[in-house]
Formats: sequence, C-alpha cells, structure tokens
Amino acid sequence: MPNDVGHEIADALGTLLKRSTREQIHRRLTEGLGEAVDEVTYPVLSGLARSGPRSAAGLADEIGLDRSGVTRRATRLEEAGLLRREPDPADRRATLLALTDAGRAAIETTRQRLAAHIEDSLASWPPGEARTFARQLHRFVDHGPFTA
Amino acid sequence: MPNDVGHEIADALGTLLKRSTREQIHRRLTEGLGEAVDEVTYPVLSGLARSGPRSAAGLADEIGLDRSGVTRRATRLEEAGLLRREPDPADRRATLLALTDAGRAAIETTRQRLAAHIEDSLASWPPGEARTFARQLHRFVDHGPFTA
DNA sequence: TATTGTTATACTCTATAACTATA
DNA sequence: TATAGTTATAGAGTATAACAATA
Repeated sequence: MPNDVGHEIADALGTLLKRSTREQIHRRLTEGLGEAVDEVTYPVLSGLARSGPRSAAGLADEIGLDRSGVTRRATRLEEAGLLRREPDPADRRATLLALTDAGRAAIETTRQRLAAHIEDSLASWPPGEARTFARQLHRFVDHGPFTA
Repeated sequence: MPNDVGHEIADALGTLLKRSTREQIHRRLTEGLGEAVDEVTYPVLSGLARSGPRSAAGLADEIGLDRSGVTRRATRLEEAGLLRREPDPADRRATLLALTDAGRAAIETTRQRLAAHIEDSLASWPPGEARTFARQLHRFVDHGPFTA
C-alpha cells in the first residue's frame, strides 16, 4: 500500500477535526433551536436519541464526559423542556434522562439538516460512487484506528 | 440518491466528531512529545507546518481562534523550544511564528503516527479500494458541506 | 485610522472532591 | 463497600477589551 494513502486520509481527518470545522458544523446544525441547544448540549441530545432513556453515569461513558458534566448539561436541557428526569424503576439510586417530544424534534431537525448538507455536496457524484463511499466511511470509522 | 447515504455519512461523521474520539486521537498522536504538545497546542504546530512561518493573526484565522489565543499557545510552545518568534521583515508590527527543528520533529512524529494508525486499519482492504476511498474522502472534505 | 502582538479581565466548561441515598 | 446524582470548588482555556507600536 502506498504511504500516500495514509497521509491523504490523515490530512482529510485533520481538516475534519479542526476547531473551525467542528464549530461550523455545530453552529449550522443547532441554529434556531433555542439557546439550550449548542455544541455543549448537543451530544447529550444525540446520545439519548441513539440509546433511549439512560442514566447520567451511562451517558457519561458514551460521550466521554464526567457524571457531573452530564448532570449540568442535562439540567440546561431540562430547563428548556427538551429533556426530563425519571426515576429508574430498576435502580432507585439512578435517574433516567429521557428526551421529551420537543427534544426528539430538535434532534430530528439536526439529523435531517446534516444529512441534507451532505447529500447536497454529493449531488454531483455518481450515485453508485456516493453509496460506496458512504459504506466505506462507515466501515472506516466503526472499525477504524481510533474506535476499534 | 437514497436518503440513507446522507444519514449513513452523517452517523459516521457524528462518531468522528465525538469528544471521546477526538481526545483519543490527540492523546495517541501527542503521547510522549512533552507537556507542551497537547490537544490545545497541536493545531498551532500543525498549522505552522502546513503554511510555514506566519503571524499570530494569520494563524488565528486558519485554526479558528482569536489572536490572543494563538499568542498564549505560541508562548507555551516557545518555552518548550518547539517554536520561535521572529520579527517580520515585511511588517514591523508583526511577529512571525516559526517552528524550530524540535517543533518540526514533533509534528513529523504525529504525522507519521496518524498515517501509520490509518494504514494499519486499512491493511485488510483491497489496495485499490483503499486508494479510491482516500481520494474520495479528500474530495468530500475539501469540497464538502462544511468547508466549501 | 487600522492592524499588529500582548496582557488583564470576565466568562464558560471541566474534573475533582465532597455529600446523601440506595445497591 | 460501591455506585447513583448532585453541588461547590479550583483549574484551564476562551473571547473581549484594552494598550503601545507600526502601517
């Protein structure tokens, strides 16, 4: 394999992970969804959307944050009506964080926005090529060098 | 184009941009390179490696940061001997930030590490497929929905 | 006037360490 | 004992606003 492949992907990842890129993505995705939805609280919404109601400790592991951080972000979202706290019937120490209808609507909006932006930029690609690329990117990320 | 393509790429991007993923990448890349090289200062090293000696204001634009932030990060790197300040011969208001040999060595190490990790995870791919994927990822990022 | 690098200030977000309640 | 959620605290990093020097 040519060394260039690794470096070419490395450069692309570098651009993707750049602060300015990340901020622009989050800004566009969360625009107009209220003050409570921003780069900080978005991972909580997104994580709960993926996994369903979950404790702060469990969610902390997933989004790479401390319990106390999840609590603080959850409180912001709760005050905005996007999240509610429920007692965990299986463990009375725990509190489940669950999205409200408004919370689900917000995360669905961001999901649609992101997908739409992506599809716009793929519009000029041959359809088969775009499909292949999507599959490969998914494979690369899920079984890749930093998530395996 | 199937709506799935956008969502599949969106999910992959979501994983890549996750805090835990980003921190793990930076941790592995900068491991053992000294206290001055971390997630915070890495973009300054990387930016200077790409563009050559540059003013704090110019670099700020590129890495999505305020001038004062670049100054603070540069000072940390300067104290560690990875960066030096030079007067700009073309503009006596400006100070050029330039990598030292040690700075160049550090960023070269991180580049090789990242490329090596990536190539390891692509080892099981058909070589042609990896090459095509690299080209497509590069195109997607450079002319994509958030960098265009 | 505008822009440079730098510094002080106020703000945000974080992990850590406590605390109480429950397993 | 260990783990749950929460809160107070200290630390790190940021943008903003100043400042003097130069364009």
